[in-house]
Amino acid sequence: MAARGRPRTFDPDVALRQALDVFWERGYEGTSLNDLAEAMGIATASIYACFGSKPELFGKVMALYGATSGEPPRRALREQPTARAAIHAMLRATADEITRSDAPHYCMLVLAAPTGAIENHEVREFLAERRRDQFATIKDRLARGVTDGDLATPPAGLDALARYYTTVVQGLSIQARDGATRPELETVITCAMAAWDTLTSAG
Amino acid sequence: MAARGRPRTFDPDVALRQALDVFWERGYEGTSLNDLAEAMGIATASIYACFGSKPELFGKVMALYGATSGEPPRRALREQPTARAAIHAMLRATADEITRSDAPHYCMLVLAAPTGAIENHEVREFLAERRRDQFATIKDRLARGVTDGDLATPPAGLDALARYYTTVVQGLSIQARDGATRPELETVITCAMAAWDTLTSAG
DNA sequence: CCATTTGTTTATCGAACGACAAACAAACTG
DNA sequence: CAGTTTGTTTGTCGTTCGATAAACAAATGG
Repeated sequence: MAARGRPRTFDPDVALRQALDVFWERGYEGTSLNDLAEAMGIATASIYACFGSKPELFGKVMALYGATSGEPPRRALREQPTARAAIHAMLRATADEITRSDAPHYCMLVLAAPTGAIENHEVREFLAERRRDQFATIKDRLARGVTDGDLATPPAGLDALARYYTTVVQGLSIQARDGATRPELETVITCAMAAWDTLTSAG
Repeated sequence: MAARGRPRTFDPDVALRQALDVFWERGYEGTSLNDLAEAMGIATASIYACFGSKPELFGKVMALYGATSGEPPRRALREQPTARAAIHAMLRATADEITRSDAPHYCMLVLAAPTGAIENHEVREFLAERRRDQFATIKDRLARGVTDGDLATPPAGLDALARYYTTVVQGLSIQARDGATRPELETVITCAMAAWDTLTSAG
């Protein structure tokens, strides 16, 4: 039951991964179709045939990114038994991901396109929406802690606590981008977690 | 003692300010010389004559940015009587600046060029170096607190504390960029300051 | 084998990019 | 005034941008 016409000479999964690496290193606007074609080992026309336009390709790349690099922090939130352990493990998993020696030292979701030309507004908003999802996921995990009984409703509000740890997690990307090492990020995480007890006990 | 040749028809200070507004909104790579010429009301050749190449112009723009938008947070660090008050006031001054209704909702130093094409590597490193200066300034202020006697040497280390608050201040830009309001940033700051007492008392 | 279907290569499109040279304009000095 | 100096405008340089059309290649079904 092979396909009808001429079969592909490249593996779309492999090519997408190669496109991811380029977008990750250079950001959305900093990556040209020539850059992509070279890294993927195919012509730009084949990119259009298989993945669509540049923003469409980027959307598929981000889906792959979320499913791979995004998974460890998400799993930490999901699998840790308490809200506190979940937040702590999420921060550490993020620090691990953004200091890997085989990838750029930052989160692509945060730094691939925070600003840029007017014509790429949609791409920026696409990423912004995913970052707001990130905040919502953290907030949901805190709410689960309240339900589970391991977290008293914080005086500052769940929203405040969630936004605070979202801010830290996103700030870590700037730090790593600028050369902070994994141990240095660990000290930041330790400081950020020092606020936990104060924030989650009645004031 | 007027200048010798034909006098300028535009005010370089005004033009630089207009260039700043464009770079701020669209980032370094997202801004073309056509965009700049239009906003500055002069031809691209006049830009080259008065300000040099695109990266040179951007350097002058960032100097202006540092002297204007960068000043309130720096002044907060300088003028507040204690290290704690200084950090708190710096965070608030930053939040004020990045939620002004007459400017983009983020710090240009953080988001104008975190990633991009290989040929603009120097511009990115220029900004990264200034962000490392930001960290150093915060650390120096904490050290002054120790000297002044209002801050005991923190168990986690001055470096850790300084990097932590730098991470928060930089993370705030992502939050504001994605739509967080001034009151929402205030809740983040409150959470971040909640760590202070724990971090600065003997553990 | 032939017609069809699909993928790849090659060439190219119009527009925009950063950068500048040459021509023109307006002030000065003597 | 003439001559010099400096600023601005106009035009254009070679390159690259994202995006396709047309030509060529390799598999299928009948």
